[in-house]
Amino acid sequence: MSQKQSMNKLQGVPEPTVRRLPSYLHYLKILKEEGRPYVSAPHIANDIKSDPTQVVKDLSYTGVVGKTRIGYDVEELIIYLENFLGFNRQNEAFLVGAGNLGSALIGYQGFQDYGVKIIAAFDTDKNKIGNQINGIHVLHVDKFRDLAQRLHIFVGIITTPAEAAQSIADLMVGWGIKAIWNFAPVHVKVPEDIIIENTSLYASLAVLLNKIKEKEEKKEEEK
Amino acid sequence: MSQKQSMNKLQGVPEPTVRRLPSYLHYLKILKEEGRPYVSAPHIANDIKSDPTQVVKDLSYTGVVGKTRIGYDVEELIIYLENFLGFNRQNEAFLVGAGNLGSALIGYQGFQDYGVKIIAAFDTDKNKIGNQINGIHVLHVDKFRDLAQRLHIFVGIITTPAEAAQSIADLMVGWGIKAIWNFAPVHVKVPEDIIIENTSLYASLAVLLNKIKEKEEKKEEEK
DNA sequence: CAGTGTGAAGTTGTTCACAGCA
DNA sequence: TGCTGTGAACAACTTCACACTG
Repeated sequence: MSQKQSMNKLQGVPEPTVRRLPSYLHYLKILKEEGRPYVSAPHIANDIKSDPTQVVKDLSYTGVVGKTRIGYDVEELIIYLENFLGFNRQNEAFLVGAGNLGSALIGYQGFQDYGVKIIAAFDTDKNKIGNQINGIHVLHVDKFRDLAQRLHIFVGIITTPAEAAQSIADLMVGWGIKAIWNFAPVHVKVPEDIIIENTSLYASLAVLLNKIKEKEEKKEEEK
Repeated sequence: MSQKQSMNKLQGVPEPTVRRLPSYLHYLKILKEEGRPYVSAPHIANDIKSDPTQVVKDLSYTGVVGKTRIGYDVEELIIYLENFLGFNRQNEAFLVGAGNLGSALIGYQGFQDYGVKIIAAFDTDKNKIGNQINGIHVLHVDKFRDLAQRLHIFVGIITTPAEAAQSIADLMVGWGIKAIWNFAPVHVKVPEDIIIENTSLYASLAVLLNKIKEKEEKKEEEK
């Protein structure tokens, strides 16, 4: 058996698992505030509408070890989750597109506590430039180049309209950004070695509408 | 073989497919603007960084039929996609939580064109009440009850802080909302028959950070 | 026993292989 | 030949079954 390097399952945590972990974390923080010392997987599963085994498997990726008959130590589990998710790392990021969505992200319960610190925002709209959002300055995109180089910023967030997304992505790649979180509803093209995560609200919307539709069709059928 | 009712694959379009369809749609709209009459699946796959067969399978769910050697009629395909996704339906929605994220949604390239029309927004913050966002009035949550009943609103959108989400969900369910789009990073509990779609930005963030981490580990390994 | 942890079975989604067509 | 369309092979994820523990 290949000795796993320490507790690292390096190579491949299932993406669905990664997506679920933050909701466990959030839930656990509530338990912690309530002063609950331990929690079991079945209990989590019940509250979060998941499956007990699923929870056990998901949590095992973080390396945490549970106590049989009792469950997991809440505080310990929080630490393992934060550590695993990288929420205690502070990646510094630039955000381009200081509209509502950009402002929402800047203010969203403070991503600072969740591994990403937005250092500055950029836009081309003169009305926005010079403003501050939640203490973050909005600068002209022209200044991006200089600052990205100088500060060695690693993460870029795109919250521009779709039309601008590709050229902003190019700009980011050109000035050293290695990972892009794209909220514009287009698939931007970037070189192989750049990490890109596309988050389109339309995808979620489509799922919602599809659920509505399927339910209507089921009702139709029963009739 | 059970005769499928008309062209409807009622029962189960894979969710990943549903999530991908909007990005095809967006892409096709660009092609349409460029005046392109036809497009093939391999061509779409290339631009959108997907697999040709995947595209063919995904599109087939909409019921569209392609022309061999040529591909799909762009305009026709758009119609099939919009129809399938329900983007031409106009579900009326109430949004609760008129902060940045709520404002972002109200303005987000106009969901009006994408199947959901936000009719009114609600909040408890006196500074926000009475304002308009993109032409949408912000009202006190107390008025929710009356209006939801009167207007028979079907869809509710939650963009409140996590703490408020559950009570708002309860309010929505109590006053006839049948489908909830929840952006608060908690899993709200609703009765069986209520449709709920949770969209947490933290899930996407976790995926991004995890990709960064995996890449670092791979680099470490190579060394 | 009630819970963790894990290998095995089952299910869902993706990719491959190829038939049919113009 | 280059494409659609589909059934079959494969891979990923989830659920089940059960050995193990205090």
